[in-house]
Amino acid sequence: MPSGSDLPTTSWAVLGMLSHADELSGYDLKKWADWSLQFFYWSPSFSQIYAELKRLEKHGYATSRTVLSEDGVRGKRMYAITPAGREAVSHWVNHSPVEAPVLKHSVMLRAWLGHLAEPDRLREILTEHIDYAEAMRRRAEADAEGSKTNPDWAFPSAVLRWCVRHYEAEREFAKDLLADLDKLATTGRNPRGRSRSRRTAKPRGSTRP
Amino acid sequence: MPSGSDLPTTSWAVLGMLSHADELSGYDLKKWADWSLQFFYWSPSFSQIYAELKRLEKHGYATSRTVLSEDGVRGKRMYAITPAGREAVSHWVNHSPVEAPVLKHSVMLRAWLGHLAEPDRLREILTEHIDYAEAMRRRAEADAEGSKTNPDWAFPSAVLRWCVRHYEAEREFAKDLLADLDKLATTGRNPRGRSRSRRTAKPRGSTRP
DNA sequence: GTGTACATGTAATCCGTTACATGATTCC
DNA sequence: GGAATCATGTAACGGATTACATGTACAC
Repeated sequence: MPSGSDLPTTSWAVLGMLSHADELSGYDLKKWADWSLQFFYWSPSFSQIYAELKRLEKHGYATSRTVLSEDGVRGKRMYAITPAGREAVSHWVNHSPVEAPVLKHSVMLRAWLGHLAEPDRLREILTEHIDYAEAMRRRAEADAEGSKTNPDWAFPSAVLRWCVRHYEAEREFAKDLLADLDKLATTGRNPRGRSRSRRTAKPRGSTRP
Repeated sequence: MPSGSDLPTTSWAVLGMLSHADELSGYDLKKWADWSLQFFYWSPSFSQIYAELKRLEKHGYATSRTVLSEDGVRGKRMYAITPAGREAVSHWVNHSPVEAPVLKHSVMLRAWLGHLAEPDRLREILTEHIDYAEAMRRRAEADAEGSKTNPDWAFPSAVLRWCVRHYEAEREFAKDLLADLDKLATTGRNPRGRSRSRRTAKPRGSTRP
């Protein structure tokens, strides 16, 4: 049947979530992604999760069954990983080329364009980012706390601890950058209008994608 | 004329690069993105850069002229930001909603699925990631060094210092995670086959996208 | 009775990549 | 003579999002 492990990473992430549980609905998966995957990968939208689940089922990596509530009216579809699915995702973990981590940090992009920013606004953006990092750290910490007892969650738990430190560092570095920029504003103080010593950007070698 | 600041972030990143220089070709931009944007945002492909440049020109945010070599044969197209472009990208920096930073860390995803990994392979993946982070740190450091003298590059320089610390931390945390996992392997040692105490994943609240 | 959470999907759209095509120049 | 770099683009594809559509259950 369907062969090759050429699915997008998102599919493996979803299948990986299924490998941690017995049975989950699309809705469950989204909610769970929001408090686990979210910290180090990203949380796909509802619509994509439903689409991924269909694809996984088509590949034979997951099965689903309709569960009815007592009254037998509304149904929901619960998904479970199959042995083939477990094997496939294991194969992906162990044998597929590891993609470079992707970082799209729009806050840093704005700081990089600081010469175009109103100083107060830039400070505000960084302050909000510091709060964001702190909130993320707290959430990760709470989740790490919740999973640390169960030995079945050893790996997620270890990654969660990584996340806690990551967001801690994120906050610290942003604070220091903010301080740096404040120093810049008080020291150099270019009155107005960019100095005309602008040289043409001269990229130096090192083309490592 | 084209109005509104509803362009994808990538467009602003490209226009932002133009705001740092006088004139750049698409090729220049790609090369430069590889050693600057790359560290905190990502480097778009050639084809996208060319497409973005056309779009920016269509919006009146950039102009281009064809530059011929001495022999007058091969031409290349050099792009420059316009006043309207400078204003537009400033407006984006100061007034558009700041998107949450995006992190897609496929190494952590694999670690999170460590129960499916061959321990040696997982260790290898992490080791390679440590080397990757070290290489990125070194590149960022070299670039920070190169830009620290010129006051025109104060903001990019500050961001570059942020990057150096970021990749330093990345390396450190990965090393510690590796140590954690090694401890895990020697301590708990589940002989084979997952323990059947698997509980259904019970997501807890906190839906913060 | 009104809002929030549960629950699942379709359609349109677009962002971005890879693969492909082309050709000059420079270095070894 | 051949590889690497400069230089620009097109076409096909697919990944992912937003907006829309729909309906139940439950708490206040």
